[in-house]
Amino acid sequence: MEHVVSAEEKIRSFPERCHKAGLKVTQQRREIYALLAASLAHPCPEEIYEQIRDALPSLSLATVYKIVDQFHRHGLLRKVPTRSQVARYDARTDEHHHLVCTACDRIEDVFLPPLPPRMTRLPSGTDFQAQSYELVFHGLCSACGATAQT
Amino acid sequence: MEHVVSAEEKIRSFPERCHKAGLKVTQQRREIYALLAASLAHPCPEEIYEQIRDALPSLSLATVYKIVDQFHRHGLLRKVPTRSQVARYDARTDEHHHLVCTACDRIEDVFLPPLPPRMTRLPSGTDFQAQSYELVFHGLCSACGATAQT
DNA sequence: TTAGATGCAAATCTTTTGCAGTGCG
DNA sequence: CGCACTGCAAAAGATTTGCATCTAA
Repeated sequence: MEHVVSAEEKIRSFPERCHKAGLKVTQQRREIYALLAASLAHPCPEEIYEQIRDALPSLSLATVYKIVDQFHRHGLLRKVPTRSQVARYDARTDEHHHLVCTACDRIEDVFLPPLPPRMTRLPSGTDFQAQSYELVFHGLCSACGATAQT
Repeated sequence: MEHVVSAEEKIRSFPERCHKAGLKVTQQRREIYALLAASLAHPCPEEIYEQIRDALPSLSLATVYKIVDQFHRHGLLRKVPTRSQVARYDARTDEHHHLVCTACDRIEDVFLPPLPPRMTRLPSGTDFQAQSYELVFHGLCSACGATAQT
């Protein structure tokens, strides 16, 4: 797990991390990574596509899918587990957790003290090699919670 | 959160819980619920459909989608957060967590001691009303772990 | 009796694939 | 220069919708 790193630092070290992963550094990849590193919104491929079209009109949605999938497989992005059909990506790869709004599908990061090992050590007899874990909270974000009041 | 309840008991009390939720008890619903209550596999709608066709050949896949969605909205089923596009359902609604295999998408239940409140109380300043939480572990199930060895 | 449930087919949404042309290293 | 990458269009996969018909309560 990486240490906390600023968005700027992640963008700066991006080419180097691509090289290590055996990936070429293209403008599409730079734009997509920079967008995700600067975002708190955990965008889906469609949203990434929409937001980069201005800067890169030739971009295709299929390319966005291919790139985020590669980034995810090489550990540059996390894919957030959700109950919805659409994929959501996060450039933060340090240990943190997610709040998922059941009303609007907004996703927020949440940072909690490290879980004690007794919480994340699987019971003996569990035949599963865990590589990572995260807490997923479901509930209402501030906007949807406020709406529900009325 | 419900107490631990056997599959048989859940199936027995199913009609009563449907009534409370304002849902009619149909054969389709009984079959789908019974399958899920007896399963450890967290099946997707397509799998539910395939496994019930024998007993109920007239069943349609669209009906499976409608029923599991209703069950989920009325709290009879949990929908497991995953990174994949397909929906996965679980009739266990008591507090437990999930192991998701990154190789074959198998999902297993895991029961851990209750998380200490300091782990699940969101940091002050977090403007989000959490209604539930669960731990999601990603890694390799026993079958895929064994394959990876070779 | 009747509101709600089902089944079917078509529509929609999300993601993947194949391939010809392009560009990074 | 070569192999990986991109864009496009078409295909595939997952889910939803509209509507006529049926059925539990």
